[in-house]
Amino acid sequence: MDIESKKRLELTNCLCASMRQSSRNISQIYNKHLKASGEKINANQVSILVTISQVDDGSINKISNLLKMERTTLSRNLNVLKKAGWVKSNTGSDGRFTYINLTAKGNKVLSKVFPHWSKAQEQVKKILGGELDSFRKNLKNINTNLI
Amino acid sequence: MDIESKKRLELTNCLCASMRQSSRNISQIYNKHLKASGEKINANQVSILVTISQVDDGSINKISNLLKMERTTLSRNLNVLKKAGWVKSNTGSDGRFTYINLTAKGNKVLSKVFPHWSKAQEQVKKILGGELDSFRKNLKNINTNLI
DNA sequence: TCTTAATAAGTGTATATACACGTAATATTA
DNA sequence: TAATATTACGTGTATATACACTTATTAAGA
Repeated sequence: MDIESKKRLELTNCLCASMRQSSRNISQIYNKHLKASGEKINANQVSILVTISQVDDGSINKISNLLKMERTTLSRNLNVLKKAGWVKSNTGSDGRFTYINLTAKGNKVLSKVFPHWSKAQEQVKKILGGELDSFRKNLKNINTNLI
Repeated sequence: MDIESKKRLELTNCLCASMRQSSRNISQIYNKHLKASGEKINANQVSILVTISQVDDGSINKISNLLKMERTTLSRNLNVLKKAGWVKSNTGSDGRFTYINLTAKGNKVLSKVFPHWSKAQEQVKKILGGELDSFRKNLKNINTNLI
């Protein structure tokens, strides 16, 4: 009746579950450090701001491709960033496009939170130790070859 | 005015962002395979059901510790699983505790989706190739030593 | 025993995620 | 040029996540 112990053992080693767990844990670390900045900002938002800062007049599609983030997910994340005043959007000459850019305030907040982000990054690097490069390569591999 | 390119370069290599990206990508892979099972279930739910199946009368605190998932997050995830009929909860003799168990239906769905979960797992294993073990070790390291 | 801890879990609020579907604008083609 | 297809983006809906706060129950101490 119950799921066999063999299957259960396999399921226990689910890579997706481990991945999600690590993602939650690491996110919490970064967010705790970012909180110390005094700004109401999180790691996900920082990564979106950074990507936007690298592109001039990027469309939502373009930014979402760079972030490998579902377009509609990014779209809703952008609403939060716009409300915070860190991002502005303009309609292009082609009325279908929405061009996304950082505001001066968005640039400022990035500079302000950088040292706190950096502490989080160092903390995670420390835990990975000598495995850092290989771990990075594996993540890149997944993010490139999956789907 | 703009955030300096040196900082920007560092921010571009954010381990949290890479982690979240991988987590999203891998989750989508698993969820696509699980969808083929015909059951309305996702990878996160599978991992919760598996954990519950390993413990008898586990409290919410206990299950959340095993999953390293925030208690309130698990609590809300459990509502979905209860609604689906895969999980039942009982109040213990100590009125503060809620004991969580799988239903027969929950066991059945685990067995049913197992082969589809397995395909997803194989797909990710294939991408990691010889790096699988080291990657697993790194995730475990993060999930053990973080926080 | 009555008051006060401590413990377990729920709720409010906000953000993140993604699939299915809809809409508006531009491009293509008959 | 009018009909159709394509493209870019938004919306509806559902789940996931976590912090701050609250509530209910039991345990401990005066």
